[in-house]
Amino acid sequence: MSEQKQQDLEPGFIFQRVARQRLRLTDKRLAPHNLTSAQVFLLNWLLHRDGMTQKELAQRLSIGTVAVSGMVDRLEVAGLVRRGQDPNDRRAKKVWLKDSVRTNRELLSGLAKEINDVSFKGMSATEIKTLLGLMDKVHRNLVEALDADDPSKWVNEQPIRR
Amino acid sequence: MSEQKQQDLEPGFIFQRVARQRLRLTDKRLAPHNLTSAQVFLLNWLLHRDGMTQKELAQRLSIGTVAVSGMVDRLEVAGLVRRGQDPNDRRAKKVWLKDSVRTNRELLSGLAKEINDVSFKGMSATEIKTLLGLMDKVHRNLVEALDADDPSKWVNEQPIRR
DNA sequence: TGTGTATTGTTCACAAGCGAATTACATCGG
DNA sequence: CCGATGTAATTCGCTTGTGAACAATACACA
Repeated sequence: MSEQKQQDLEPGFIFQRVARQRLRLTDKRLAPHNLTSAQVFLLNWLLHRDGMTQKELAQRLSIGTVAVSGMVDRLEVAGLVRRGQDPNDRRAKKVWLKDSVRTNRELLSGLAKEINDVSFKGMSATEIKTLLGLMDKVHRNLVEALDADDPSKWVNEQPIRR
Repeated sequence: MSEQKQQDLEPGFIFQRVARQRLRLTDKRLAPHNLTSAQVFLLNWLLHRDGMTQKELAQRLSIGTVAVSGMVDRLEVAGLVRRGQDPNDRRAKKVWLKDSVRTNRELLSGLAKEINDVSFKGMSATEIKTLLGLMDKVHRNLVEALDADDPSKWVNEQPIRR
């Protein structure tokens, strides 16, 4: 029933579309576990290296510390994680996994693999490698553009909305 | 200062990263205009075809009708858009651009182009075409997987969180 | 015609992002 | 040691997205 032309008005919009679709599929798989995609991303990083500070987590997840703060709040309430003081820096807080998560390690990392398998279905290993390489290039381009923020260059028109 | 290894724990996470980075850059460019990325996506579609129903907009934007509802609310308050009845279907509402948007057509469509130029910097036309083609394949894979939702297949473990 | 089903838009409650402002602490220079 | 400056986390208020539940309308068919 979903045979629609969807002629691309804006080619770059495909990046948003794919990211959103992946989130939808992941969240659907996670619904029975009462978890969200973002939470699993965070937990997977902790499974890789436990006891990171929230700042470190934010860097790994490419989000701000504000978002991490709220997520750790909810994960703590859910009993999946606990906060601990950083002995070297009393401002910082380290985040530690609780056992309930570690015993389900395979479930969590397996889900990431499953979503990737679905995403890359019908693509050769070479194609996947090419895709990931090009995506990384795009990512580096965008990071560079954001770092070199030169407002005087791109505000060359009058604001459209007062 | 941003020389970090960021070794990829999960290759597919690059999709989220790129999408978010694009949003950040777009929002930064839009801040002086008091607009957001999502609003410009919607307005660009209306510039392409004015007077779509909210359902049609939702399909074009690959989001739910709920999200469109809220966005049109805010755009209406901002005076950028107006709602009108669909003469053929009294349930549906059509969304029409106001003149303030049409007179800034180039600004809006130009921004999309600028973000793409930044994203694809240093890449050949062939590479860009390859990337977009592979992204489209991934997108179709994910849409197919979501359409064919078979919960009995993927709930093969006990819920991790009660 | 009437009844059951499907669709459009809305509201609600929620998660997840963001920027700006704040608090508490660290660090660096004199 | 002190004061200025920088940084980690939090709170606030906002936008955007989701699913569930609902009202109004459309439609299909006995």
